[in-house]
Amino acid sequence: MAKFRLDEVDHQILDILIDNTRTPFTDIAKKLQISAGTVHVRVKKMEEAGIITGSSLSIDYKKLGYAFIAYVGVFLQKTSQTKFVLERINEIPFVTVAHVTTGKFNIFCKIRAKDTEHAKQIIFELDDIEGVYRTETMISLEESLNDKKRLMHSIFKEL
Amino acid sequence: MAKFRLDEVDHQILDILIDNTRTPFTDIAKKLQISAGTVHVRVKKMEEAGIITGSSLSIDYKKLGYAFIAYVGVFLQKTSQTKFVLERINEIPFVTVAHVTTGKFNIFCKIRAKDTEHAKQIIFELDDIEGVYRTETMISLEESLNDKKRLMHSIFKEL
DNA sequence: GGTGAAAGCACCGAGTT
DNA sequence: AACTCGGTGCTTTCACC
Repeated sequence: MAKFRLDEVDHQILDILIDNTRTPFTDIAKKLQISAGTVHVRVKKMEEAGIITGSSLSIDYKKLGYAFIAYVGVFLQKTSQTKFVLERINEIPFVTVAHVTTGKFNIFCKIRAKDTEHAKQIIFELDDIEGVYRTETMISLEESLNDKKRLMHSIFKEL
Repeated sequence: MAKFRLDEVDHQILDILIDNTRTPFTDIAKKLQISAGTVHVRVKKMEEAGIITGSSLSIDYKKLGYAFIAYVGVFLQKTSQTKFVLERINEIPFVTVAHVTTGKFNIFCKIRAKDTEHAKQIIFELDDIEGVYRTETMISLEESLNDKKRLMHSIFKEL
């Protein structure tokens, strides 16, 4: 892949869109004192370069009755089973993300559930996967997301 | 907060927008055989109800040189220090999310870094926070995100 | 709560500098 | 690479169901 360099204008466009993907390009143009056409071209280039990979809604799952978050560490009988188990894990919709990790666990995943009873079912499902030796669960009592803007600003400072 | 019930139409709107927040409302209207005005009103209501909390770009951090992900478990000297330490942790931009947890760790966070050297710096920063007794790091070798649509479909089936 | 039409804007490509 | 400009299409509102 061709190396793609973002300049200050790109940074500011991302900075605005990361908080609201539907911000009109004309608004961005006004703020940055450039033309809307330029904003359009810049965004398209970042999409083509694969830096912007898409856009997504932020949903409040708590309001939908899914307030329970836990992390589950998975121990495997053999690490050679990693791929197989990972595939099985990804079939469970309530597992939102899974990682192959070094350290204590072989696989490490995050689950989103209605309540403890529901979480129990999900964890039992994980435990039941062939090759899983045992699991260890950490229940989230409080989640605090860091602002995406802060990370971006720090990244931009170094680019 | 007033209880808000989503119907089948709301589900389908979310289903489309969750993968592309810039899908024109006219396209959604055509697909669902309703008017664009209705799509507009539905989305607005879900925003007002706090179910849609915003929209965000998906960025490929790997392409920006930030390919390193790790989870760090934090042990505290006393749990009464949780709030203070959590605040300090959230000041580090490379910590993308932090949880207060039951189980092995007191606090559990995810970091995004350039490389191992950079990660080391971040972990040292975490270790340096007053009240932190020690930390334990799990490095992600492979991340696999589950499709948000799958989770939503499962949630909708039960609502 | 939904529709359809109309007014106001935004998008986005072509042509220019 | 950025600008202007114009055709096309999108959003948003509103009177009416």
